[in-house]
Amino acid sequence: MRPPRGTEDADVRATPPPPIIPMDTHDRDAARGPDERNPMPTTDVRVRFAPSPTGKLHVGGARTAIFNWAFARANGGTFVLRIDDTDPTRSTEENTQVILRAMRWLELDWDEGPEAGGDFGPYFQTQRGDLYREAAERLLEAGAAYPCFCTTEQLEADREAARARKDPFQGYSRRCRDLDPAEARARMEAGEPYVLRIKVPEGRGDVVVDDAVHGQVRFDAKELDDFVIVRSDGTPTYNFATVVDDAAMGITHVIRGDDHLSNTPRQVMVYEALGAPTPTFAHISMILGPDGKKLSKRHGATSVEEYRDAGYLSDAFVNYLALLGWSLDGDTTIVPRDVLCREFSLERVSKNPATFDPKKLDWMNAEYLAAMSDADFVDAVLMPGLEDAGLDSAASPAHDAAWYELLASVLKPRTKLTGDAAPMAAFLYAGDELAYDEKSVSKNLAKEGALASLEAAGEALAALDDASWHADAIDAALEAIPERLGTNKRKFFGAVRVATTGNQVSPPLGASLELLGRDAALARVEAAKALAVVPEA
RNA sequence: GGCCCGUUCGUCUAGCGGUUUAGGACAUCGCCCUCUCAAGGCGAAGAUCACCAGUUCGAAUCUGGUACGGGCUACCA
Repeated sequence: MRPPRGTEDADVRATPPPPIIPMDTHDRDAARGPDERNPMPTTDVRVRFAPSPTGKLHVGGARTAIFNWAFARANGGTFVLRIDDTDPTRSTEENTQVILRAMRWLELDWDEGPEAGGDFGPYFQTQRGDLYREAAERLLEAGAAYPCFCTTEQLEADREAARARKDPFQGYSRRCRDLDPAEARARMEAGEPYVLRIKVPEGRGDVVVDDAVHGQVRFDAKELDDFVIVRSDGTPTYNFATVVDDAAMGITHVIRGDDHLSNTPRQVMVYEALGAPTPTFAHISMILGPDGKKLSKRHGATSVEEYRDAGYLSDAFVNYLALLGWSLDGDTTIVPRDVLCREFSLERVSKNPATFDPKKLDWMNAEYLAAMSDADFVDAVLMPGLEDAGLDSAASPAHDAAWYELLASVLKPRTKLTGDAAPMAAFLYAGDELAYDEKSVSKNLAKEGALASLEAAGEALAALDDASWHADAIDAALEAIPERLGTNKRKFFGAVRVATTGNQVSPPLGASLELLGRDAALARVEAAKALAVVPEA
């Protein structure tokens, strides 16, 4: 039997002590009507993505963000973006901006957070110091936390000793746990340095984490040591700050990386000490590189913006990442955002780590490109590419809309990355300065019979007037020539292709010539005759 | 060391005790289409379901162990 998932099982939690942090800041327990997915009355879903601005937004983080976002959307919930910038040495404002930009590119709109505001702010941990201090103070007063005066050296020695006697428990020795409160208070006031540690309740028994993807995961509370919640400089540690924030923000589902699963029982201790209900957890596996190791810089592009710049579509990227560890049904691979937002569920998240496969991303991108309308392709892919190449300008386009759409229809099936499109159209913008590819010339023009091919092609094309200058007519006019010349299509069309496009690889000839225009096409055929010289043997 | 997690085609996955000769997708290979390059169509190959025990009439699916990989065990997040 599969353990129940995604439910708020009360029986796996200890009865919470009276609240220490007032939880009346929001209406968490407002009764909602039962929904189809879960017949039990549930609170409104609130999830959060909480990146640390210590670097760019990476592929793994993006996937975590996508899962949170999709889960919120699928459940009519709220998606909160919080910046966990507690590490002042590694967090930067610039990284925050980069992350926000990446989130916007991914179109993962957040309901609360930086720039969006919300009732549970501020959404930067550095601005929530008072909350942590207040929570720590309450825990201290309630006896759920205690000051520890042990020095680093002492702790080091304790650990060493535990190792030496092969003690399976190598956590904190709890030396300061039972200090006389008055004495402790006196030492604190005397200015002796101390940290605050959580007091894991005696006889707590198993901590059962009800994980929506792993099922129930059991931890023996005896394995948990009284970990530090406030450092000697007064700043909160991660396991404390996140819980204070998640509790205060009313987060109902914590969807995050697998690496936090082992930390979860510690965090549960904090929830319980705080008197806050524990959320449902969902620990998703990490993303691996092709070598089976955790995806990192040495595997190439890892930041979201690198993918944007490499020519991937946001929609395709999100679709691909969504499928890394989640599936709609096992058969469907193209899952557009709206379907993802409707169908995403934690039940279908897989437990095992996934290897990032750039090839499949490429395929996915091509699929999304192919699905675009010609007009959209022009606006989103082709024209930006032409502008970047300095060939054209959206403000004063060189051609009419129909021309661009014809070009788009021809280029679309040939582009995998957005940047592929414009270079394929460059020959249309070369005018008299067409650059011929050397190898193409030697293989197709500097050949026996090439000159005759060009002459025949030139004549046939000249016979078409402007009104009938269309791909179909052009193809029809050239179709029979090779046979008449006693040559084959490959050689004939190869010569014409290189003459007009400069390369032996090009979009289909008829369309290429239509796009080039009658005058330019004829001029190029004429000019290329000079290249149709058979080299001396 | 201790605790926790994971293990189905090369890759992402479907699978929730009999419907499975383990399905789909990417990649690979072949054929077709074809004036190049793509796209497209059709098809092939590819997984003794990590291993070993057990439960069961029956296990990829349940249980236990082993191996391998990963995480946590910090005054990092």
